[in-house]
Amino acid sequence: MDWSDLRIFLAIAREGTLGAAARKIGQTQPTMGRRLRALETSLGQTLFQRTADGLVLTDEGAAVLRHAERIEDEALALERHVSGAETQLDGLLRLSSSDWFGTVMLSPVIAAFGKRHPKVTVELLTDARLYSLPRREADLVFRIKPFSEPEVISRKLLHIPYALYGKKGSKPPRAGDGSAVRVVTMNAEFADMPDAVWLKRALPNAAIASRSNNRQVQAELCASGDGFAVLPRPLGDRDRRLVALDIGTAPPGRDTYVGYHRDLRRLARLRALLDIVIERLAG
Amino acid sequence: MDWSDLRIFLAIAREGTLGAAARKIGQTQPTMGRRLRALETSLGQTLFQRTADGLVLTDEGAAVLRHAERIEDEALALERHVSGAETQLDGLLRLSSSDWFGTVMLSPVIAAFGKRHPKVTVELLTDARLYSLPRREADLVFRIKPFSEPEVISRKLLHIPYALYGKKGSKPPRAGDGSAVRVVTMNAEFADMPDAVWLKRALPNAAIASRSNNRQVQAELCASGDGFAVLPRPLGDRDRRLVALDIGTAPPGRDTYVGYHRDLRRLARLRALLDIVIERLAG
DNA sequence: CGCTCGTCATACATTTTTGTATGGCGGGAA
DNA sequence: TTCCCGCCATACAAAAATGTATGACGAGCG
Repeated sequence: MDWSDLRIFLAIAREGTLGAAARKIGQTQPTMGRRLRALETSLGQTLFQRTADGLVLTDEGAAVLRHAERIEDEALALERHVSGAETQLDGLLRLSSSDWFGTVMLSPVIAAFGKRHPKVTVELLTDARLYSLPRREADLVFRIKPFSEPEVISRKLLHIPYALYGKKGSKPPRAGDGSAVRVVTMNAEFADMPDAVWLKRALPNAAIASRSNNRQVQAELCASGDGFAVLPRPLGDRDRRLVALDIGTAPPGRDTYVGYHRDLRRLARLRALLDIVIERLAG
Repeated sequence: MDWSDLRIFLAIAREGTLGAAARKIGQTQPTMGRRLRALETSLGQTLFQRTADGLVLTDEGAAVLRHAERIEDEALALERHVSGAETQLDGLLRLSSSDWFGTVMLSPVIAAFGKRHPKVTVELLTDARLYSLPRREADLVFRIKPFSEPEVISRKLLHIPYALYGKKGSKPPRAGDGSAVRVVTMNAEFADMPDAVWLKRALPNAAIASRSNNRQVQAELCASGDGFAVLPRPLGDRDRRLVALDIGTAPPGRDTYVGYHRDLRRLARLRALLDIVIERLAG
């Protein structure tokens, strides 16, 4: 049984003639007759008696009509649900970003998004691993490494400036030396990051007081007097215990990219979040 | 939205790949992909994410799945109901026949049919008018006049013998005379019926005691001594108050035909009744 | 009775859908 | 690293579905 034939059956049952049903559906009278015949053959029953007054339902036809009407109700409910998804968003979005970016940059954005779309749950994952968009481990990924995968749609979101920070009240160290200076820097795995490289160059004699892969830890240690640290300005500037220091040369900034899998480009909630992200961070 | 696309969507959701769904349905992988795309375009939503592991439902896809499953349930219920119609018959059948034929010949058949198919209601109409099969005034018509309409499927059911009857104990009248004889015969409109013509020829001088279009009335009058009557043997022979008389010549019998509209040839309950009719009457 | 109109059925032309064949990609095993 | 297999996407050929045009039939009206 071809489910689509049921729709034509419904039109014929309601309109009473093949021609009227055809006009209603936007097809033609012979097609109505052929598909009704196909349905009758498939079900092994005569659904209408052909009379001079048009087609009159047999008892079997009347029973099929009741089922077909319920199918139609369900199909209409499906369509309403789908079209409703454009206005009343719900579901889950998984985001992935670095720790400080998630905390400092994304949290306010997520809060604003939640006020606008309370039924959408946002899950933000900030551990260091790269979440796989093709495997659907994340829906939206924020990172400094540009996306090169062909199935990922991405864009540069914003440029993050970095600065050297010290505990409030501290004096800038002498650029090019670093003797008797302690610093807090990236862990060994990320020792080649541009800001870590810049720090080693600017204060070659500095002692490494501590290392961390977590920018917020670095900021905390710096604020506690453990040593100077290069931090993203949005992170450093929000902490009253820290002060940005000018040693005559500034560390390089970093760009941040956002990407999502192209199969999700029509996912309404994803697009809605992205709009807010761009509005708040890229603007 | 093409309802039949939902069926393909269901197969893909359950099987997880286009190829497996195609094998399940008996179509091909490209067709699966195309029709899924058509459905997604129609609904304006992405229903699956294409991953290396096959197709994974999006949240929208999961919602559509729930609706599609309910549609499938209803479609299966429809099919069960229709196929059940082959074993558990119900509904209404309208029969049309002459009065005596309905009473004497059809009543026992209808009773037997009712024992076998208690959910079918049989309506037997025995007035004199010809019920129209094309207008669905009757589903099954029994009559002596053969059917000539092209849309009617008919067959000769049986040959009914007639006989001259008198009140029990009466003597046969002299053939060819009829003086001082009273007869009960057909009404004027049916005066040209073969048995009425025969009676007038066999007893040309007989006085017409009464006329009726109803064979049972004729039998009753005859049994009451009103006069001799030509009656179908099945009717006359069952009445103990009547006796068949032999006057050296016998009245002509009549054939009875049964017909139904060809659109109803697949109506299970009609075929079931017809089977019993043929078994009981034509055998 | 003849004519008109509306109905469904049917034959042929056109369009759409489906199948076949092929290629690209990713993952797993040797 | 290479090879094999399974997966989906795409182009072209074949099959199926649909539209156009026409005819037969029945009902209603003048």
